[in-house]
Amino acid sequence: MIAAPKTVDELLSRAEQICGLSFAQLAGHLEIPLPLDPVNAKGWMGQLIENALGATSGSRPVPDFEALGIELKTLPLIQDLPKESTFVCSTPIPNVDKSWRESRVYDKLKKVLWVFIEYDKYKPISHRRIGKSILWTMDSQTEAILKQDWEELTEKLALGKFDELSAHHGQYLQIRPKASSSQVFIDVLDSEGQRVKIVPKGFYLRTSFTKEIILGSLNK
Amino acid sequence: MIAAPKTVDELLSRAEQICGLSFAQLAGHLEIPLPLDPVNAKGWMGQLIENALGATSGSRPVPDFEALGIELKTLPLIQDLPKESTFVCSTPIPNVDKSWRESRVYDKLKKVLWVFIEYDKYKPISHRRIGKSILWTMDSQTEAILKQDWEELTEKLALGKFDELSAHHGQYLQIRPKASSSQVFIDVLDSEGQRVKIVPKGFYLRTSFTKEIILGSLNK
DNA sequence: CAGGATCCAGACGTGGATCCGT
DNA sequence: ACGGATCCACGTCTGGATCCTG
Repeated sequence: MIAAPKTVDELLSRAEQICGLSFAQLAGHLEIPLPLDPVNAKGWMGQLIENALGATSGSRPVPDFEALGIELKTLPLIQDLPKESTFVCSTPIPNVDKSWRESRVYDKLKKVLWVFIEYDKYKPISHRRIGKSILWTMDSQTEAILKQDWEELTEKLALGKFDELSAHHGQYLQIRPKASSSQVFIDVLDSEGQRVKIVPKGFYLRTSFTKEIILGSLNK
Repeated sequence: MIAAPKTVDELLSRAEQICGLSFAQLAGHLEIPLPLDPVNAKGWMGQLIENALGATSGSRPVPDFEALGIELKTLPLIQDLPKESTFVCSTPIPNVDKSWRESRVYDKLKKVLWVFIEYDKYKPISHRRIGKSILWTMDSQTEAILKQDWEELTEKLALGKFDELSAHHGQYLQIRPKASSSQVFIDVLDSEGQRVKIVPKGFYLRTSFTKEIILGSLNK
């Protein structure tokens, strides 16, 4: 167990230390076994890096580095561009986040340490490498768009318009299923106050969003 | 997996069928392995009998036989008298049960199938036997006392008077710790609205109460 | 001997994400 | 290419209770 970093510098220093390592090397240091099958290890790389950097939050809805207010996100890259959308957090149901600045989404995204990792479907996890890290702070233009997305999506949630909640909405932020399978349901109240069953949902960042972060980081 | 009984008669018939069996016999029928160490199998007998009779509720706060409104309780006896207090349910915190008749305690106790089981510390679980069962319905005198106990205890809970919440209160019903250890805490608001940590608690029936049920059953 | 402490199982929710079929 | 589907870990909570020590 690695202690939480006390300062931002300490966190960034740790991130530099793991840059360039293969997952086999890092897992060896931490004495954590490598997974056999990538399909059954979807979150493994993210959790390994959490361990390596001393993230503490476990499964609580707070930033990974609570004292520093910094969230950790790994970002798989193919040829220096993000491959996938990025999960942000579950949608609170019933909706309890009152405003954008008080929302889980804002809390998770206001300051993020993005750790780039190599993605190659045909390379075993052990041989993939950890890349650079950048500490990113949400700027005001980005915030304006995320806020607008969040408010639009949150309104549909609050009003119980679950029919209209598909992944098609939102410029940067979208809502998609977040469950073990499409057979998992939770009970919620729909727009007419009736109990209905829906699949649990989560907020995700579109790939176009993280692509801009990558491009922005090149200018520094 | 045994289906839920559709009628009270079906339930009572099943209870008669397992009466007299040893736990080794019943576990064998159900193809469930016997526990090695009694200390690590505190709830095992109760859950085995749930399986045998077709209880369905899992860990939800509803009666074991939901459709019949009947709760199942095993009661360990030493020489025909109950050995221990009986767990009823966790205390809802913050308190959401508004009245006695709407409370979890009432819901769990209004109708109970008590299944007596043999307790003998020096006999391996495999050789202990399942005893008779009685279907018990709360009568009005009993309800009056339980209601008074519940209201007294619930008021202390609602007011946040956790200092005064010991197992010393209540004639039939008492409050005791209900957690993995005394090191487990939850956050609650005390009588002055301050966040404090307490060990989770549960409602229990005193042994004197179940003793009266046993004695009452002899008169029939 | 009873009040406080403890033990196991299973459902559930959140967080870590990537898979994969159209 | 991306919207919908899926996979693992783990902490928490509730329900099943009995243990154990002063």
